[in-house]
Amino acid sequence: VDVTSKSRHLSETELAAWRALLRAHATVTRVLGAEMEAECGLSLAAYDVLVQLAEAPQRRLRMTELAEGVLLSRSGLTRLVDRLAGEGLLTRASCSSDARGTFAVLSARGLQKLRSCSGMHLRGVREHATGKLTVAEQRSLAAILGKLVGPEPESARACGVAG
Amino acid sequence: VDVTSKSRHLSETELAAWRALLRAHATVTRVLGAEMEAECGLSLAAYDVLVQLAEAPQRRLRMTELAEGVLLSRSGLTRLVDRLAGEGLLTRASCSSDARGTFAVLSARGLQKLRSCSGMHLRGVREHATGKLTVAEQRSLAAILGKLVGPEPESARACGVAG
DNA sequence: CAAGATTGATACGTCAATCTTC
DNA sequence: GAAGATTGACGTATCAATCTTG
Repeated sequence: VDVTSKSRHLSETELAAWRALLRAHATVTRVLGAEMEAECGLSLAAYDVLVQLAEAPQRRLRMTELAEGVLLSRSGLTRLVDRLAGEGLLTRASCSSDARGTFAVLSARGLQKLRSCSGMHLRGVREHATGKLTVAEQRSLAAILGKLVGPEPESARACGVAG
Repeated sequence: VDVTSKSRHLSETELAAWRALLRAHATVTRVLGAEMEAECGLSLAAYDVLVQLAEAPQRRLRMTELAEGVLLSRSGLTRLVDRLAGEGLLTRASCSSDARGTFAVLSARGLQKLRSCSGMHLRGVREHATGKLTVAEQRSLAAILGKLVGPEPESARACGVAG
């Protein structure tokens, strides 16, 4: 039987941590996602797109940057942006200094939507996640999970836009 | 401006914890899933099904129990089990004491497959997740995330089976 | 009628291939 | 030829509806 710690199996501790990550994510994400969908008509990913755009200078972001921000593949984001544009929550705009580039731009309607949903989102995140933790635990959690993903990439250039 | 801490926005700490959860899960799950798929021909969910069956008494589990264990909806599991049965990695069996019930039963081939993949999985989890953390951090992580999901449900009855 | 399981319709995300611009 | 973005084909997860048994 196993006498070494680097053996053929995950240790109890490793297993617990790994499973906890999968389970916590699935659980929280599912209830919160369902609530947002029901009460806002917005998926978590869609809400995230709106938030990131609202936080960005000019309320616009290049597709690739946005994709990284919302943890989606490029094609995945293309499709999500299609849907959101269809609902009038954002617009596409081309980049004057690099004709290959495309911006997603938050629309007035998108900003309204975001405002009308942020309360719900705030409440949901607190109710299902951060509210169950002390501030110290929140810090630990962020720090530990941060070690799994490497450093955050710095946001970059903005590309000349008229305004 | 915000003078209260329970205000209209998530605090920096809350936001960091929440985003870290989303980002860490997406990142780790994606690389590990891709590796497993490429080197084993098994998705993370499929691997999980095999593991849970292998750990279960009689190497069999009711569909509903299994669904909970692998964090899938019932219909999602039905479909995954269809695929795995198609590859001969498991079998379905009916429950003698409750004709509504169905078991998923790990096959010999499934057990072999599991054995040939567990090394890869072990390495992957360590390389992308637990190996980046100290044992103390692993414990903290499991404890903190555990607070988000409530207590684990106890596994239940086994239903009389011939053998 | 409730629980266990499955199926149909559908939505979403990904890879690989493609198109355009650098 | 590489980067930015999109499209086609495909796999897979989900909800609601259904079927069967308790």
